[in-house]
Amino acid sequence: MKNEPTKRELKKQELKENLLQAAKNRIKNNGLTSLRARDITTDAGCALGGLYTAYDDIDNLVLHVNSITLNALGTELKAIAANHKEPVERLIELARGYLKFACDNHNLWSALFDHKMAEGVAVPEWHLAEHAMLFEQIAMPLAQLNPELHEAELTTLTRSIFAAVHGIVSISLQDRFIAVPRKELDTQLTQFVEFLIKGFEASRQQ
Amino acid sequence: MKNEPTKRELKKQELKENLLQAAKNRIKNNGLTSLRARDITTDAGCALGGLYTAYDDIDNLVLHVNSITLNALGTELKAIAANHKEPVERLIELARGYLKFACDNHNLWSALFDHKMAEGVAVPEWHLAEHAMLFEQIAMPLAQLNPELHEAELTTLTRSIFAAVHGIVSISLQDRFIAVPRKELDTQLTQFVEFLIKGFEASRQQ
DNA sequence: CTTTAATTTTGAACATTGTTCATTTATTAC
DNA sequence: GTAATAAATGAACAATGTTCAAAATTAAAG
Repeated sequence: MKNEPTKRELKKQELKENLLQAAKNRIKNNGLTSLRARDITTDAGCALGGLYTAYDDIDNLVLHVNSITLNALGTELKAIAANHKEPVERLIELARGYLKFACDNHNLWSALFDHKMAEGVAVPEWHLAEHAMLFEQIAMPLAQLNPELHEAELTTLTRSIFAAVHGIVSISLQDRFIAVPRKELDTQLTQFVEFLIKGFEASRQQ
Repeated sequence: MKNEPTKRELKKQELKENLLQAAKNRIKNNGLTSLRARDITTDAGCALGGLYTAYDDIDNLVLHVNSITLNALGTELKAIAANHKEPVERLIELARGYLKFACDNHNLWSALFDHKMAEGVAVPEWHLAEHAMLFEQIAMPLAQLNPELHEAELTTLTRSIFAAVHGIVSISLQDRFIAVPRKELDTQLTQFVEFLIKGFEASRQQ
């Protein structure tokens, strides 16, 4: 016996959704740093205070936008995994897919890592769990590539590879360093992952 | 015929230095995000407006703090290079040195990459140039390892290796992901760089 | 359908910031 | 010693996230 959603509950849900989409679009178009409570509520068609009846604060709202982004990224990576069964090829394509996603969704992707919780506040469990998806996609082909890897080794190797690929994509998209043309970057990243896997295999069979 | 520095110039220099040290200590102890103009000027012993007679704005002051940090990092890396002549060993020790610096100077090091210029304002030339030092330290042993590398290949490989090592250090020190004990991280990073070099050599001599 | 109670929405007010600028103070030049 | 110049001051301003008493809306009761 589930209760019918009341008119109040429907409106509340609608408000949350409007705010979420407004925040997402603002971040997408103008980046996280210029996100303003007043802009969001204007776009969402509610009063300034409305934001605080739907979400704890702006940080919390950004967390929900990041959740959407992370799930979109997950969907793309899973599709790539499904299309490339051979482990080495899959690892390379996952890296390329990560680069593509970061380029195509620059501001949303940056918000994923630029956003900092307030002093002393931890990232909530449910959002940490969403990050795990990234690692799973990498761990699967790695385990296939070397079934004798211990759980602990697999975990650390997975994180290292993710971090390395993320680092390359991240540095290349920052204006602190000289920008590299997208096409060239793609080639370099592919080559880099190939090196990495070769090095990994070489040190295994010795 | 150089002019004696006047009393005015001396005081101005002293003020700049006091503000710089105050900002540096604040960042070191509390991180970039809680840096406040009022705190800095109180610590430096001047009025709020004084900050704006010495520096354009807070961004500019942070840039100068980052410059100090970058030079401190440079000094450590150069010392490491001087103590390890063998190229593979040197690359590994540089990576370990980078990790050590990031751990020992967490907040100052984070500020190096967390700090964003205002919308549309570019990072000044003089500060971009300081970043080049990081790359030089990596490029030298790489060139020694393979003298036939073309300039362009050397540049891209250098940046990839820096970015990868930076990524691993960076991800490991974020609270978004599960923290890894320092000692373990050191081992993993070493192993990772070894893989990378092995992979690089393997694909060269084929 | 009215009336009352509960809930949500509102936006003015507040607190905290970075930055500016007229005024005051200190330094230099004559 | 006095006038000109430069620097330091801190009150005032603008931009921002957040709160909360009042108004508006929705649900429940009669």
